[in-house]
Amino acid sequence: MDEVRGQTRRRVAAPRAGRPRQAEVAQLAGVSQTTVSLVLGGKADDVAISAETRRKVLGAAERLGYVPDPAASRLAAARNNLLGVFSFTATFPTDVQHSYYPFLVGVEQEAAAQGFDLVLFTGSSTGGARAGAHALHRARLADGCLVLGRHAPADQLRRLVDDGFPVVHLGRRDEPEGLAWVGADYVTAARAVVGDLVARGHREVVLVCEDDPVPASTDRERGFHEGLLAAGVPTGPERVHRCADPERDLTPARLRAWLAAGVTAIVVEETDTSAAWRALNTAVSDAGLDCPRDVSLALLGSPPPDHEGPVPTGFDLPRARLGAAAVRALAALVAGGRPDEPLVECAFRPGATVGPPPR
Amino acid sequence: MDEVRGQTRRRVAAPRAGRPRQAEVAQLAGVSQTTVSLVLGGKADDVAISAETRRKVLGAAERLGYVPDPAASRLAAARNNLLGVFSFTATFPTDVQHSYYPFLVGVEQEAAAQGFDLVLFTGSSTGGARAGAHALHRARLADGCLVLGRHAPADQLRRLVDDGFPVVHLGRRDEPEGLAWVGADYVTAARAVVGDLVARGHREVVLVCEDDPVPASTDRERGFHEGLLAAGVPTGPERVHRCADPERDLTPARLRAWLAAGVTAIVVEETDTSAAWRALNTAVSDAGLDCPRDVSLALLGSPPPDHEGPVPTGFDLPRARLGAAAVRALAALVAGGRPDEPLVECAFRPGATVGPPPR
DNA sequence: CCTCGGTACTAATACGCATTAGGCCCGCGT
DNA sequence: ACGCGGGCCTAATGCGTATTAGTACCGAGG
Repeated sequence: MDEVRGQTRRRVAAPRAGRPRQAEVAQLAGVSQTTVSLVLGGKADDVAISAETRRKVLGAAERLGYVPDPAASRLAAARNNLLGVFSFTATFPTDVQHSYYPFLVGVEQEAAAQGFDLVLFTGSSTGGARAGAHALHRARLADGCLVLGRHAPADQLRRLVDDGFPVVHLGRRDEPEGLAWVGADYVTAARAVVGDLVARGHREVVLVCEDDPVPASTDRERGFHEGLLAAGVPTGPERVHRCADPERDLTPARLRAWLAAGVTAIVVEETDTSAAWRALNTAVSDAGLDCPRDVSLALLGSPPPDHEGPVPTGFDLPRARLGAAAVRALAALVAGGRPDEPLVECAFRPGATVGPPPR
Repeated sequence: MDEVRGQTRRRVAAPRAGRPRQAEVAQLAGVSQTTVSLVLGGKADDVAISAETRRKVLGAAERLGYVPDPAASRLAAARNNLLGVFSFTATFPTDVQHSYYPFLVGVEQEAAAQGFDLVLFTGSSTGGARAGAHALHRARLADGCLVLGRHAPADQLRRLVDDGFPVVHLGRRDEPEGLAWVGADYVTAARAVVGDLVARGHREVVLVCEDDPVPASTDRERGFHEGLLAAGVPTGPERVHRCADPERDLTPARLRAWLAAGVTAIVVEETDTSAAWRALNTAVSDAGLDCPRDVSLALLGSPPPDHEGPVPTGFDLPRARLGAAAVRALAALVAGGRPDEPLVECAFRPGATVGPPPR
C-alpha cells in the first residue's frame, strides 16, 4: 500500500561524501542505476540503449568523475580487468638476474594489449606461517592469476583450480591436476641443438646436467635422446652425466677421459647458476684444449650474463614471449575458454663453440 | 522445535561448487552466518560468543577450508588487511640499483609485522592513455596505498585523498593538499655533515648540486646553509654551485679556481646517477690533488654501488626504515588515526674523504 | 480492437561479508 | 511473580556493481 512512499523514501540518493557511485550518476542523468551500469559496462549492445541516454550517462559520469569500485565489480560475479601475478620466490631479489623481469616485460605488455591491468602479489617473505597458508588466496581479487616460481605449493594451487579460478603457471607443471601452464618447448629446442651436432658429424655426444629432476631438466634430456635417435645414433642413460657438484666433478681429468673414450661433443644443461657450464669451460682451458677445435660444447639455454668469450651454441628462451603466452592463456581461461598451445618455441642460437669433430 | 523449519525455509544453502562461503560454514556448525563472521573476524570480543560455539565454527571453517573473499570483505565497508603499493615508475627496471627494492624490504617486513599483506600495482608501462588516467584507482582494492615514485600525478592522488582513501607517499611531497608522506630528514642530515666540516676547521665550503629543484634537493641545500649558520659561518647563494652537466662543468680548472679562492671543502649532493660525485673525484685526481689532504669532499647521500676508493664522508638514507615508517603511517591512517612523525633520520657516515683544511 | 514484436528502459536480485539492532533465555533482585 | 540485566546469538540490512526478468510504450499487421 505504501510502496510508493517506501520507494521514494529510499531512492533519494543523499549527496554523499566520498566517491560517487553509479546511483549518483544515475540520478544526475535521470536514469536508473541499471542503465548506468549497462552504458558504462559497454553492454549497451546486448540491451538496447538510445544514443541520447548513453550520452547523458556518459556526461554525468564524466562530470562526477565516476570510477568503478573494483571490489564491487569483482564481487558481482563480474570481472575486474585485473590479472594477478603471484610469485612465491622473492619478487625483488638482490640479483636482478634471478628476477622475473624478462618475463614480466612480456606479461605487462600482453596484458595491456588484452585490456587487463596487473596486480602483483608477493608471497615470498611474508613469514609463511599462518598467513602464508592462504597467501595465494588474495589472488581472488583479480579475474585470474599467473603463478611464477617453481615453489608454489601444490595444495594452494589445487584449491584455486578446484574452485574454477583461472590460474596459469609459468613453466611446465603436472602437480595439481588440471592446472594450466605455459612453458618452453625444451624438448624440441634440445633436439635441434643435438641435431646440429650430429649434422656436423658428431656421433659420440654426452649430456651434462645437474641432479634435479624438474620438468625443465627432464625435457631437455628427452630432447637430447630424441635428437640422437632421430639421426640414427644409438643412445641411452650412459650418455647422461648427472653431477651434483659441477665444480668438483667436471675436472680436466674427467674431460680427457671422455675424449679418450671418443667423445667429441658435450652438451650442458643450463641452470640457475650456470655452474656446470662455467666448470666445463674452465676444465677445457685448464686441460690446454681449444673449444671449437678439440671438443665441441653446446649449452641447452642462454649463457650467464657475465659470460665472456665466444657465444655458446645452444638456444634462447624467449622469456618475454613466454610471459605474453601465459597472459594469453590466462585471458582465455578468464573468458571461459581453454588455452591452446602451452609450449613456446625456443630460438636456436648458432654460436661459436661447435665445430666439426677433431680429426 | 520449529526453529529448524523457520530456518530451512529460506536458509537452505545448496551444496555449491566452488569455494565455501560463511553460509556453508554456518550451516555445518549449526549457527548463523553472522556468528561465523563474528568468530572468524575476531570480533568475538565485542559481541559475546561462547567458547563452545567458537570452537564449532572454527572447526567447521577448518574442515571446509574456508577462506574469506577479499573482494567481499573490502566491499562490506570493512578491511582487507591488504596494503597496496603503487609505483608510477617502472617496478622492474633493468638496473636493480634504480629499483625500490631496498624500500620494499622494509615495507614488506613492517607490513607483515602490522598484520597486512601487500599488493603491488604497476602503473608504469600500462600505456597511460585512458586506462592510465584512473590507474591509481585499483588501489581501492586494498585498505590503503603506498605511492612510490615522484611522478605520481597529483590529480589522481588528490582524488584518493579527497575520497578519504588512506594514501602515503614515499618521499616529501606538497602537491595534493593533505597528502600524507614519509621522507628522509635531509635537512638535519646535511646540517650534520656540514657541521662536521666546520668542526674540523673548514670555513670556506661550497655545495655542488644538480639543477633540479625537487624537495629532496632543496632540503639538502637548506641543511647546508643551516649547518654553516649554526657554526657562525656566513653563507649565501654564492656558495651553491648548480650545474646541469657535471661532466663538463666540474673540471680540474674549476677545482683549482675554488682552491685558489680559499675553498677547503666541497659538499656534493647525491643524485640518481652520482654524476657530480664521479666528476669531482675525477677532477681531483686529474688535477694531481689528494682528497683528504688538499681538499675535503663530502657526499650528501650514499656512494654509488660501484664506488671505489675511500668511503666518502656523508650520510646514508635508511631505506628499509623509511619503507617501514611509511607502512606505519599508512597503518595509522587505515586505522583512522593520523600518522605521527613523517621524517626519518639519516645516519651520519664518517668516511675518509674529510680531513682538516690544508695548511 | 487486439495481439505481436520490437525498442528502451527499470525493478529486483545476487555476490559474500560486516554490522546494527534487536530477540530469547536464564538467573537474580525485590 | 514480575521485572531486569546480561550473556549469547540471529535477522535484517548495507556495501556498489552486474545481470535477469521483466514493464511500458509504440507501430504494424490481422
